[in-house]
Amino acid sequence: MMSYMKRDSRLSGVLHVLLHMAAAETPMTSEVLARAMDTNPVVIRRILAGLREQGYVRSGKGHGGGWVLACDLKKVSLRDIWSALGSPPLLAIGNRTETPGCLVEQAVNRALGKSFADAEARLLAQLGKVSLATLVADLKPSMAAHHKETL
Amino acid sequence: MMSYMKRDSRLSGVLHVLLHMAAAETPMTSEVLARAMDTNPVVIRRILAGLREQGYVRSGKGHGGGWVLACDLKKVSLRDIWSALGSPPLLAIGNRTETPGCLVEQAVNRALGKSFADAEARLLAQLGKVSLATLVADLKPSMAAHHKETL
DNA sequence: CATCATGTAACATGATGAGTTACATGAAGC
DNA sequence: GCTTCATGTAACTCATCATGTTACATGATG
Repeated sequence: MMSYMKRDSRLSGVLHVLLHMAAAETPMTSEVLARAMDTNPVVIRRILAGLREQGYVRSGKGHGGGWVLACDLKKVSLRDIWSALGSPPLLAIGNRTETPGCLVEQAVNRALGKSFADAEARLLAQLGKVSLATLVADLKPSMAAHHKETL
Repeated sequence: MMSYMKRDSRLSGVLHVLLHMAAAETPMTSEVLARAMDTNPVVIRRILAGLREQGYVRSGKGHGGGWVLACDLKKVSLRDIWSALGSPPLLAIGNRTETPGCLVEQAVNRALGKSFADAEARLLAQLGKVSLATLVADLKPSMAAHHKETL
């Protein structure tokens, strides 16, 4: 029948960018990052601007400028990044109205609300358990394997 | 900073409509239902058309026509309804690409994917446990209380 | 001082959900 | 049979919103 609201992939995208930065030794320009993410440099800057405000990354202008990580990967969780993105909604579905006058709707909200809150809390807990360092560690083996393949 | 993707409230809306139908003894027209949901009759028909195909409701034309429930409330779960709506995505966030060539992105996907799948499964399980009958039962007390208040 | 890179505002674009109109189909009542 | 009522559905408009793009300012490096 219908529709299918598109999923927000900013978290995924930002992580991608951050891992690339973690792997690089010199600052990466928005242009390079944009190519990796198949998007526009301005988009990259927009997203990273938020992270910079919270100290996760730093940016430099001019020659040799670009973006570098500015945090301890072991201490930053995926939840922190999600939070830095402005805590965008995790669930795609929700209640029609938050404070309905209709008793029927109130009953619906009670029933759904509980499940929603539960799922959200659980997902957050999971994200809180994974650090950027974990991701990097998870990445290395596959990089090595790939190297081997392409020898 | 930004954005906030709107949440899909179709499930919530449909349940609202279904409960109204459960409370009514005669068929309800799309017009009446639309007023209750503060929307347009055509929108109601569009949504309910999907449910009809799967036997959850029936519709009748002409005088005395309208919409009636056609299922055993005890046997239909919120998950069933979600399913009948075409199983719209439950999560608002997702991976940027499903089958990335980039190794970095693959690592990100692995990490996020697990958490996402987990949260989704859990939410579905919860929805599977709640039947429409449960909702109706949950509704009655508050209806009674409201009656009392307004005597 | 030329070049490079970010910072940011402003605008363009495209996708999508919801609302609306219009008309066809068919059932009930008279 | 004819009128009325209700759904069925296509087609269109409309508003919203994320993303892409352009343009220019700021500032660092060589």
